[in-house]
Amino acid sequence: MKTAKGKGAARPSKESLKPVDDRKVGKRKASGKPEKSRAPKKEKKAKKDPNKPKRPPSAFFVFLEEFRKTFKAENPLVKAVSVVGKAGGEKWKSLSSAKAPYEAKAAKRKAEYEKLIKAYEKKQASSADDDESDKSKSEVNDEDDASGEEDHQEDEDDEEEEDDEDDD
DNA sequence: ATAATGATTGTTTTG
DNA sequence: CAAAACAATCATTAT
Repeated sequence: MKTAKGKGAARPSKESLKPVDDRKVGKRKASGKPEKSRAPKKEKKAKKDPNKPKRPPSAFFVFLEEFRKTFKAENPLVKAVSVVGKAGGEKWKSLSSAKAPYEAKAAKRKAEYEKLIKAYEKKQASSADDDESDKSKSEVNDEDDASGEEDHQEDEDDEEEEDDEDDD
């Protein structure tokens, strides 16, 4: 039944009700050689750089780190990561405003990441090229013009924001 | 034995 | 702007 106005595969029914709810997007490669057989496609030239800072953990991850510890503390027999993940996700949803400290920490992590990224890119700028087959070109050591990067380690332990307790 | 997977949500990243 | 990928974890599984 392909009517003349049929467009072959056009089925506009409810695009709003299921945007992209595929949790099966898990794509995480361990450090080393990811391309084995499940190579999605190296569309990006993200070459493996040992100096490349990984993405900063979101508040959820920060919370998860602690949650996993607690979860395993009460469930030492749990082995599946999916269990802790699901449990953490559920609990996370439970947290409506208690994630303030996590967000704060995540924000800090991100700040550091930006700094790391800056430094990383700087090194990349050294050899602004796609491929570096030979790195025997003496590592460029230019730490002369620091953009004001000195020790900035403060103990911000008294940064509590517990004013939002009952949001809704 | 090495590497990917599975599951969570949030942020970073790229298109 | 939006969609995709990836961030940690860790036992289990696949090649």
